[in-house]
Amino acid sequence: MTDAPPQTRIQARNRAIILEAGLEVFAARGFRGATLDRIAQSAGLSKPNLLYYFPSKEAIHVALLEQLLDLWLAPLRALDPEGEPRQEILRYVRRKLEMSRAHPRESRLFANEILQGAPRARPVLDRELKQLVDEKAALIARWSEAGRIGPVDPHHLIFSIWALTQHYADFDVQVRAVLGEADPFARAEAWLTRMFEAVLAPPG
Amino acid sequence: MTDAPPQTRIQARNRAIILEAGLEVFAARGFRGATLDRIAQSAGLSKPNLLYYFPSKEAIHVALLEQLLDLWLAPLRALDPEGEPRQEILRYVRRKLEMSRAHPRESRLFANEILQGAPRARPVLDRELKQLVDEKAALIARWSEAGRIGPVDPHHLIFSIWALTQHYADFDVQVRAVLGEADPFARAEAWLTRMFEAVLAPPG
DNA sequence: CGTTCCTTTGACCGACTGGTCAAATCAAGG
DNA sequence: CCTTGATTTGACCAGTCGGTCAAAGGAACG
Repeated sequence: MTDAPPQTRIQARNRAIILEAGLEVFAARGFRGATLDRIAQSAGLSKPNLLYYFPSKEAIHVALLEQLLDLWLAPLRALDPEGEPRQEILRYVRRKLEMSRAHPRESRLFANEILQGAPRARPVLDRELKQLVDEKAALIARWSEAGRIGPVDPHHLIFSIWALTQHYADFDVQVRAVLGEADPFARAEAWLTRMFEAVLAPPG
Repeated sequence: MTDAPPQTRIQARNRAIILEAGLEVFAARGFRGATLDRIAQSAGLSKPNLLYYFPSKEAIHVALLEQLLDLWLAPLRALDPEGEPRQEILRYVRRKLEMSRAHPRESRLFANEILQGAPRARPVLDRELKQLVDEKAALIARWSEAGRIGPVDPHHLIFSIWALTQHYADFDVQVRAVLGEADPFARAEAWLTRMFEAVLAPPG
């Protein structure tokens, strides 16, 4: 986020490789469960070489978290005040679910961080995230008051979308264990669409 | 689960104390992040004393997981085939949310386990959990086919209830950061009731 | 070929962690 | 008070972890 531009081409490449490896290991084992040796192995670099590009294990984690948030909040940012309310929200749901499908490791990395009490992400939650959510919640509240969607609690509507979509990434093991099915996401999309259509239906 | 009855009164007491301490530490820091020293400290016992009552760190974790599952699945077990469908499901939602409110540490312990790929709970998921969910899903399917509730995907309805209720425990930090509010649970209950009433509304 | 700067690594270190063990303490009955 | 078995602990250990460092490659350029 704060400049420090990668100079060499090889630097940019290796940083990217390390972040990819870090994502893999942090997502699967949590911050404390991840070891530099494992990340190094996954990256195909030596441990001291990791620490040549990042000053510490924590720095890798923080870099991942920062990089993640833009991707993660993009669907919410895309909620368009000019669009048709129900279509906009349903599209947000689908985009967020697609995010869980395409980027489950990012979802689990984030879930891990929040579960541990967000020791490294708290400031971002309190500032950027809260600001963005408040803004979009206000938009949804306007839609609701105008009767263009049913009466909703905007903040909790957003929480619901997060909870439902991320569940399919974070609790993937459990979902698959219960379903015994190859890909839960196909049915998930239909179901979530059905659910939110029901809540968003305008009164009358 | 497999007998091994606590003999002495002091044994029962210390096992309970250790499990309570283990819950506290495991829930806050994950399995790998938790140390025996910390659990011992939280329990007010020495580390070798812990290992007098439990053979290993993993044994404490497994004992917690086993003890947890009964509590955790009780609300779903209570879903009554003889009851009024919508009331039954709404009561399930409320009980599950109350579980998140009253037992957030248990929720986070479980979330941690699933996030890591359920290395210790997988067998239970594949057997007991799947069986229970399939049974209750069949019940819900019957209700749906009889037109007593709207058309729903039973399995994904259950996932939705899990996702939505547990979110308030597992992502508590994030929810509070965004809301800046003291107790999210009051509004959560109203909102979840509203949501599921909408989806469950019978056709016509 | 020599210089310079970027990159890579083998060897190492102190701190921590799960777990062991022998010895000490304690409780209860005789 | 003495014995016996349950309970508790200080001291210790081997393995792992994050991180350091000096020295060794490599590449670009004159």
